[in-house]
Order: sequence, then structure tokens, then C-alpha cells
Amino acid sequence: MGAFKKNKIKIPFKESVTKKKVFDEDCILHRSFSLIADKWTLLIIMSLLQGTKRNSEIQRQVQGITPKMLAQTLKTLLKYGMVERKVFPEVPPRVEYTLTEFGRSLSEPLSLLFDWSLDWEDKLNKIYSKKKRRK
Amino acid sequence: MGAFKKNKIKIPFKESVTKKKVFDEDCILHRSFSLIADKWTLLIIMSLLQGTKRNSEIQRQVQGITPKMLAQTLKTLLKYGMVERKVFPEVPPRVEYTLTEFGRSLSEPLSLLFDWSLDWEDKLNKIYSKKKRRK
DNA sequence: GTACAATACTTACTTTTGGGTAGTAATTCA
DNA sequence: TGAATTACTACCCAAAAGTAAGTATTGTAC
Repeated sequence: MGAFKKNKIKIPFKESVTKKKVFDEDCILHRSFSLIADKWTLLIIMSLLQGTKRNSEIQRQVQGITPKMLAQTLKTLLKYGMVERKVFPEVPPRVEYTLTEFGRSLSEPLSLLFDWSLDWEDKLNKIYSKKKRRK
Repeated sequence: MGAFKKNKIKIPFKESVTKKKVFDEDCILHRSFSLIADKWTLLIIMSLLQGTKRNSEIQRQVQGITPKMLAQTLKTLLKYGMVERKVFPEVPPRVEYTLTEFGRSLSEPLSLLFDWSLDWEDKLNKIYSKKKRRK
């Protein structure tokens, strides 16, 4: 946990959120959600939480993602410093992606989101299929 | 916790994610993220976690959101069964939004995301301003 | 009695972003 | 020779988000 600010007091959720009057554009929550609250971003991080992966492995795992969106999202995560990229000078090319400490730090929040999804699986499935039918 | 499935075994995160080979479009994670992994959605839910709010209160709090996006997102959350809408027959009109149990169930995951944002505040701020400058 | 304020939205329009298709380079293998 | 493999890019279109203005209703100020 080395990157955590040592002297920062962690305010319990209920208190901090209750006290927060404004989620303005300077608010850390607004910023944080602007950066990572995105389907592909979160799915790719989830995938990489299992360990280092090649481009093609992520592509196969995160079904529905196109090469373009994968490349694009990985490039963004690279810029954010959430993943590291390692190129092997081989043919066919091999590129490996690994989460940095920053990226791995999402493990807990994403873990809870995963649990939440399981808890509400039936409801979410119903909503999802209703939504799909409308398309 | 009434809506939780009583006999569902909760798989610990590391195990469940490690075992999951494919995040395909039938995967609950893919579906769940498709539905809620969105900046405005999460910010509005965060706001309503503080308690029942009027339209204008949310609008003031979640700065940067336009009436259009607010109305649109609330309508979606209504359809998902995450918020309830109560209209008071007054002039000027009064409409109140309240999270349902389903909506409130995101409290814990969002709490961790909030903590995470605080832990990485400096880094996130740097990334955010770099991103903004590029615009 | 006209104009303005307040509230919760719509609607029409523009811009930005997301997403799909196809293609490229550099080899190895059959 | 030509197919296979891999990690991308370039191009284009559709969808989403942002912008700005408008609507309905009624009390209140002038």
C-alpha cells in the first residue's frame, strides 16, 4: 500500500458522503468517475486482475470488444499509469499487459461490484434483456 | 437484505475471478457494467445515497450535468427500479427521487470506489488535468 | 394585467465519442 | 506460394452527450 498517503484520514463513507454538498467538476468523485466509469475500462481491469495477459488473451476473454476498443482502452490505461506494456521482439508479435499497483488498487472496489452483480444477478439479467429487446 | 437470494453461495473475489475464463456478453459482469458503469449514473446514485432529493437539488449538486442528461439518467434508473419518483401536485412543481432497496444496495461498492478515489486523489487529479489540457 | 420567478422537464441542433470494418507489417510453416 | 498469426491503425458511420432554447403552470411584484 506504499502509494497511499500515510497521514490521510479515511472518512467513513456515510459521513463523508453526507457532508459532501456538491459533486462539482473539481470533486474527486466526479473526476474519478470521469476517468474509469466505463464498461470496457472496468472489464479490462477485471480481466488483468487475474494476472498478466497478452492482447489476444484479453480480446478472447472480454467478448464483444473489438480490436479497436481494446487497443484504445489499453492505451488510455497506459497513459493513466494503470497498466504496463511489455513488447517481445518476436514474430508474430507478443505484447503483454500487467496492472500496476495503481491498477491493482481497484481490486477491492471491483470485487464488491462483482459481488453486487452476483447478488442481483436475476434482476440485472431481466433489466438487461428488456433493454436488449428494445433495440 | 430481503431481495438477496437466500441460498446463493458468495464466491470470494479472487477465486471467482480467477476461475472466470470469459467475460462474454452473457456474463453478469458484462451486463452489470453495461447498465451502470457510467459517470452520471453513478454520480446520481451517490447523490441519492444521501437521501431523497428533488430534481433541482440533484442538478445543483451534480455540477456539470445538464437538465437533459439528468432527466434521461433518472428515467433510466426509474426503469431499472433503482429509484422511485414522487410527484407533488404543486406549482411550481415538486418531484422527489428516492433510491429503492436495489439502488441503495450499491452503497457498499460505491463506498469503496469513493475511498479508492480519496486514496489516489493526487494521482487522479493529475491524470484528470492532463486529460483536460489536451482538449 | 403584464411581466417575472420558480420548477421540471422537452425539443431541436451540434459536437464529440464510440464502435465496426477492413487493412498492414513481419515473419513462420505447410 | 499462400495461409496463419498477432497487434495494431485508418477510415467511416452511428450513437451518445452536450448546448441552448422553449413549454406549462401559477403565485407574486409592479
